[in-house]
Amino acid sequence: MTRHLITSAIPYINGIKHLGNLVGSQLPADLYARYLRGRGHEVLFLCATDEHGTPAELAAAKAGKPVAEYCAEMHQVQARIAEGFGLSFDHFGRSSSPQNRVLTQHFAGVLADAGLIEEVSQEQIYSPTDGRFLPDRYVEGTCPNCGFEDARGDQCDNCTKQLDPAELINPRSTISGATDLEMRETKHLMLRQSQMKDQLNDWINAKADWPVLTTSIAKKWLHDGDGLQDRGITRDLNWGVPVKRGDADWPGMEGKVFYVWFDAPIEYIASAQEWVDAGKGADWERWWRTDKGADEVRYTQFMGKDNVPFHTLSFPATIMGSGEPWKLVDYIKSFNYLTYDGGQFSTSRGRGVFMDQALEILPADYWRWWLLSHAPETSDAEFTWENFQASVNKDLADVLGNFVSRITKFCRSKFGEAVPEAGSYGPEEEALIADITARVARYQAQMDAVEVRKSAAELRAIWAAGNEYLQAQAPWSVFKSDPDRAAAQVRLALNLIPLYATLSAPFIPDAAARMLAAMRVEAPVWPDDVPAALAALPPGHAFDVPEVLFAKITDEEREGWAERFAGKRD
RNA sequence: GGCGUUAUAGCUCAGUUGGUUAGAGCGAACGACUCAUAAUCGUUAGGUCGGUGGUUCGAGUCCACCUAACGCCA
Repeated sequence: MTRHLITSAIPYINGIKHLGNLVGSQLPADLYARYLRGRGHEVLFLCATDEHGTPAELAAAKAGKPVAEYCAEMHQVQARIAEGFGLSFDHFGRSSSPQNRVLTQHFAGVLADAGLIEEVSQEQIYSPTDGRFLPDRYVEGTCPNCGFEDARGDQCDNCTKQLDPAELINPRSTISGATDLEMRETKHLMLRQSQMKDQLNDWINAKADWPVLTTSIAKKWLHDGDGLQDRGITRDLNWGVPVKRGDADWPGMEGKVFYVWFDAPIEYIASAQEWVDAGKGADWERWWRTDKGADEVRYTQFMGKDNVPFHTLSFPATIMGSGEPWKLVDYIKSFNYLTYDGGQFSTSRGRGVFMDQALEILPADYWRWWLLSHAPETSDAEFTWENFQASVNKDLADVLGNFVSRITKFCRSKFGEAVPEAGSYGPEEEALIADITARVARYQAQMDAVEVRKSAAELRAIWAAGNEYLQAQAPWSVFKSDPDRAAAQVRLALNLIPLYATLSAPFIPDAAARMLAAMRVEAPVWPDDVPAALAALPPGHAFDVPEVLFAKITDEEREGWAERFAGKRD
């Protein structure tokens, strides 16, 4: 038994995430966590909300609330939706937690002691009216490239050109509208990632088993141009972790906070502390300190491809550079993007399905199954309503749901609602048991390798094997001439249901629970021994015929949803 | 402009270190069955692997160039 630490990239606080965000990190992380728990491993599965930075301040301002209050509310919203999707976090923390504040300041201190933080002076826009320096997005003005009057400090929305705030013509503060802006010299901290380039390079090169998406992005950042660049880790904001050197003040850094990318991944560690402080765990160091037992932990991270540079380079630079015995990630599973009907999901245009809306129209299992069985592992994947309807109806309703339905109802009509006792197994039954045994081994191999789509395909094949068996043996025909033989066939088929439920639980936990409840199985065990698992329901074991597990999606529903979520035209 | 990823049957995707007749699911056609959510099971028909040119006894699988989509950077 290995101990497994699993983290999902932490979703940003400003608003509800769409299905693409979900399938890119939280959902596959949950799949893996549930699988490992199911197999009896000790798992710590952590996530959190990423709360600092300019977008949070802007979103709070738009909502007319103090940013701390806004974040607290949105954290609750995201936590509730995550629960709705069955995301089984051991703790869902907050990057604005006091634990993360202390830890972030600690890392900055030890990195500075190690000579890995550099103070640099730069000119930045200052607003005397607002009494503060203005980060990119707090400055708007006329685009020097196209003349668009409402260009943002970091990018022009009209011509999409990336901008420096100092380039804007007639710049103004988005806080107060003040135009008396001036350039002032200010100091910022840079993390000297370039000093660690060789160390990071060796580390990445040793990860031959990582997804090519992960390593190719890392190598690009390592080797492109002049190689890995130093990065600023401070910003002129109020909302964030105040810049300190450990618990000491940092001269010249008054009023500044750490840039969000620096404190966000540290929250992975802080979340474990929060987990303990919330009374849910006893010892976080055995998960994170290699001198306290974490050297026996296998740590797997899940994230979308946009987060790969931070997790392959910046955060490892923080960990390695500290010189302290923190646990480094062992495996990084990264995902491409999910597109919606040929385009991008768009929050502003209401295009695509967002997590709260998804749960309004269908149970979580439908989404979990489709998203995971179509996870964008090797390239971007596309969501279409036609594909969604076809996949869900076929896989969940016809193959799995109908299997449970047909065998429980047949048994009820011929033998009553209890596992029949008569008859014994023959070569056909042995063949099925052998087939299932082989398939379960393949399923486990794919899950162990975090091959999400392939795992789903193998699971589906296991479901189909039950239908193949029934079709070939036809107990409804056999029953007419040899009821005892039919009884044995039904007994085996009924025993497939708890096996299916246990294997399927990582993908479709709610349906799996209903299957187990119907079969009156209290404590499911992972089928490490398939023949034994297929004898778990003894003759005479009473069960209930369950309600329809998965209702089919109708054409009318599909069309209505397609229209509802198409988004507004520009 | 640079870099990266992708480009395989109508659709969604597999194809380990190059090696006999390129695989799966869906969809389609045909057949079987009738226990079941008009569900299931089987059979068959569909690709020469984006294009061109190389390396090799042999390439979807390596190299070069080109094209297209997406992304990152500039």
